[in-house]
Amino acid sequence: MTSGSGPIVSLSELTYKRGDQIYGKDEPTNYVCQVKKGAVRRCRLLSDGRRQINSFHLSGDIFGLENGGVHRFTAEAVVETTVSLIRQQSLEDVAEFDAVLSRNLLSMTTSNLQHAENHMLLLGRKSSMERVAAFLLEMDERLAAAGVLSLPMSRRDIADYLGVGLETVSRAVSQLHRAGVVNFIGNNQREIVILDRHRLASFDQPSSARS
Amino acid sequence: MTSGSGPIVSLSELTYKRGDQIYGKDEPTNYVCQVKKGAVRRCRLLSDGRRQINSFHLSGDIFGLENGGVHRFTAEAVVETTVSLIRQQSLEDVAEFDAVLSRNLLSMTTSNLQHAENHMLLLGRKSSMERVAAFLLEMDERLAAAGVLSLPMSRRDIADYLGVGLETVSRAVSQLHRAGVVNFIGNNQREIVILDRHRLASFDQPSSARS
DNA sequence: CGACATATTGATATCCATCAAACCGGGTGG
DNA sequence: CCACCCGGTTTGATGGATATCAATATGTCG
Repeated sequence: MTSGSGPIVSLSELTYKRGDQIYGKDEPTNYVCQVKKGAVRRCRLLSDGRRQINSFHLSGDIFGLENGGVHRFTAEAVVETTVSLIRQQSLEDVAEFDAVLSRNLLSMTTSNLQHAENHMLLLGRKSSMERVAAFLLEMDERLAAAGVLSLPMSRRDIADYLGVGLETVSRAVSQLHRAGVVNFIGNNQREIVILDRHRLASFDQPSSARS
Repeated sequence: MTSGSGPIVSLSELTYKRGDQIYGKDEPTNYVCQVKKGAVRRCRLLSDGRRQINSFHLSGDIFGLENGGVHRFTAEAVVETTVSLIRQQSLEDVAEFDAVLSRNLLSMTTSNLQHAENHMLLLGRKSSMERVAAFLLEMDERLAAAGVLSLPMSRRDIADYLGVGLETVSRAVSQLHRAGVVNFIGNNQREIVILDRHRLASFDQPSSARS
């Protein structure tokens, strides 16, 4: 996060264990967070246990910027995670006079909106296989390191992000594995190698010829 | 839309017939639009005909503000609709020096984001009945005039907004009608009276006691 | 009045959720 | 070191919510 006069210093760093809540729904939005290490999920829970994960935030991502004074989602650490905090008030103070920061805040919110709107198409209209393929491609883009996709989140997290059951995610990944599109490192189901990115993309596509 | 120095004048007004495209996906974002009369849908189409409507925009709403130079969705008139246009460039020029306008742009984008994130929960996790009940309540809030809910959009539009089939929408509304929760004005299925708002809300709720 | 779009209602098919069981790796403690 | 457990994952079997197909109303417009 930068302003017209250089980067803004962060207030402090905190580390959370996997599963820990970073902030809760309806808590006041005093801080904006940046992920230093690990991964964060922003989610909402229905009283009967249904859960929707709106977004994952990985190393470098900023999250927790919301207007209206209270968080509309819960944020939790997916794995051991450290985040740095920035006072929201101080951001707003600076933005008042700093057009560069102001534009940065807007473009950050806009890109969150873009992501959300893409996800709405996925949730509203895509088949379970298309959802899983799209997910793997998204994560590949965001955290591909040396060709290995090292997913921090569980099948259940993925399922709640994609709006399907966790068994459905498992079956889709297995099917991609059997089709020779992805592979696992050792027997760790969270370490995935994408063997054929192009063919994977074809699974997130209306069923014309699917090789 | 207001800035620090009063309202911003619009460039011009245009009227579209029902079904007309206002702008297309991937067109350059030269203009931001405000609905004067009628209703607009912003949607995306998959090659096999599946469609997702991300948002409806009613009288007074502003839409079409997107970063990145191109529209990521198609905007179409749901019914006969007139919109007024504002040059996006002129907005950005003013925002550079006008903190009030700048904050307005941000809060507009934020409220779009809020809507999108609420909709993600609906699309990812809610039953068809919950979706329809939520839809009626949303529209009731946004265009309730004298207790009558006068929907401008077809069942198909509603279905593509809620991520279900149009017959499913029809069945849910019928069920609410039979349950005495809503009623129709004459025989027009788009003129709806909500007889019991509280009971309707209970249909958008995990199945505890549903009266 | 007939032609067409839109909506409802019914019958059937299908995808996916759910229930259930087996599997697997990792940690713990005897 | 091995037995055991435990959370996460896979795989299989079944049911159910909703998509899809089809037929019938109902409304609209020329």
